[in-house]
Amino acid sequence: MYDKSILSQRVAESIKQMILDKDYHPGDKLPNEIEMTQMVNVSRSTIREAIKILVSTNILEVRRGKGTYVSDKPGLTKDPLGMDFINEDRLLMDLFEIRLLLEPEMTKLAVQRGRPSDFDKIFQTYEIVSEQIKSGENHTEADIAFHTAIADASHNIIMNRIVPLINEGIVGGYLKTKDNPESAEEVLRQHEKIVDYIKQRNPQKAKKAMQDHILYGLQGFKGYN
Amino acid sequence: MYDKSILSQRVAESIKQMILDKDYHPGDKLPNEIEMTQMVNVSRSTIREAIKILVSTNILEVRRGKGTYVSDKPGLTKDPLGMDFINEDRLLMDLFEIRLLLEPEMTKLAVQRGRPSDFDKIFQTYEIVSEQIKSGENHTEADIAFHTAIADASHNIIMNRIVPLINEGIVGGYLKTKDNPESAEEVLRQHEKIVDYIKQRNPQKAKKAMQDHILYGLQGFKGYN
DNA sequence: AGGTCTGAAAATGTATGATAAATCGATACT
DNA sequence: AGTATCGATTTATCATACATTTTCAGACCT
Repeated sequence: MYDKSILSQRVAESIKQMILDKDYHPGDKLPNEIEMTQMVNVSRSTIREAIKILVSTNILEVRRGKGTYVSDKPGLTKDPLGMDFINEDRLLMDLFEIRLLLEPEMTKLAVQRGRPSDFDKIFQTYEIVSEQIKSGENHTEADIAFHTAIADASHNIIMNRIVPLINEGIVGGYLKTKDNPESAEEVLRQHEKIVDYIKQRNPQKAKKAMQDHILYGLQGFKGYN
Repeated sequence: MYDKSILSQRVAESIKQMILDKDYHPGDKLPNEIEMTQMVNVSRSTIREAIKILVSTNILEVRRGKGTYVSDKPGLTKDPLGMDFINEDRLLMDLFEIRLLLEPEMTKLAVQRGRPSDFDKIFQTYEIVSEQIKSGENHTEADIAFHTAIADASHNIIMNRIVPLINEGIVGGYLKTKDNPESAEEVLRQHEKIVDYIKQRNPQKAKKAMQDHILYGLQGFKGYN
């Protein structure tokens, strides 16, 4: 996840792995904490901290006096067949669902409420992304900065928090950013469009451009599977 | 958060409260774990579990060997112009803005994707809210449970995380829930409408009903100021 | 003076063992 | 048959000790 030098986080990883390997299904009961300490050979405190981490990411749920169970909440496929533990594709779909709701409207607000310094930041990050795309570099990070700059410009404090959350972290942090085979030139064009409409202070068209941009990403992702 | 009978969760709440009361700001350092045990009068394990909860919701961050800090990820306004602390009314407006984007669509998805058990949960929480409203009790908590149940039914793992965040929480813990003077009977009617459309498995109308519900809340809040 | 090393201080991380509280089923009693 | 109690299982909490990381002041060397 993040810092692998912290034992409880490593243990959290190996519990996830164990769930995969030993073919646990949502709803199944895990060994109790004592048994786990022996299996992984760490103290109970560490096991419990690891479990807390997995609970906070919806992977496990704990019922006092009963045991620890694999969560049957979403994110875990209940497919009798596929059963791939956390279905990353599904998670990505969910992500697009949210972004499609938030980011276009946010772009509109950015145009309406942004200040000069906000726009500067947007243009600036836009340039970086463009260069990286042209030179064929990996531009995920810069792309996040671009979207975040727009979110900031919306001056909605909540959006400010949510957008980075869904872009970077990915809400809990266990979704690896996935390369969807988007056409670099197309993305470039779409970004340019967004920036242009922002420069023109046209909220509606900027919103639409952002919507198209996200839809394109969604489309590419869906087609990929 | 959910089950108040679990001490560490209650402690998490009181830490949040302490942050509010003692006027901690993002980036500030909290008392160390030992001191906190004395302040709250619980063991260090419990303090640590409480902190873990707040870390997982981005309210705190822990730096080993240094201390525990109020997260600075949230958008505390870094306005060049004064505006040092957050205007709560403004924050509530922002909150409604987001809810208006997310929750109606989420309700639609809930109808489309929910399972029987999800619907049961929704109806169940609905009943609780109704009774509390009728008897004149404070129904904020039950109301949150109601909205959360709908969010859960949408089976979008991201929404699952965001909706509780914005409903309970106060997005980082800075916003005290504020009573807006909504008409109890009107809210009752609106909830009934939402539930009815869910029962009828009518996603569009359910979505619309939720939208009206939130708009009503927004309206009441705006009129209040 | 200036850099480097060392070691204490402060804080979180981990280990260990004991006790409390919740859950559930079995057993005994009415 | 019901129900009340007890015991086994398991998580929750407490208490204490030790480990590891981070920081920084002060000794030490050049």
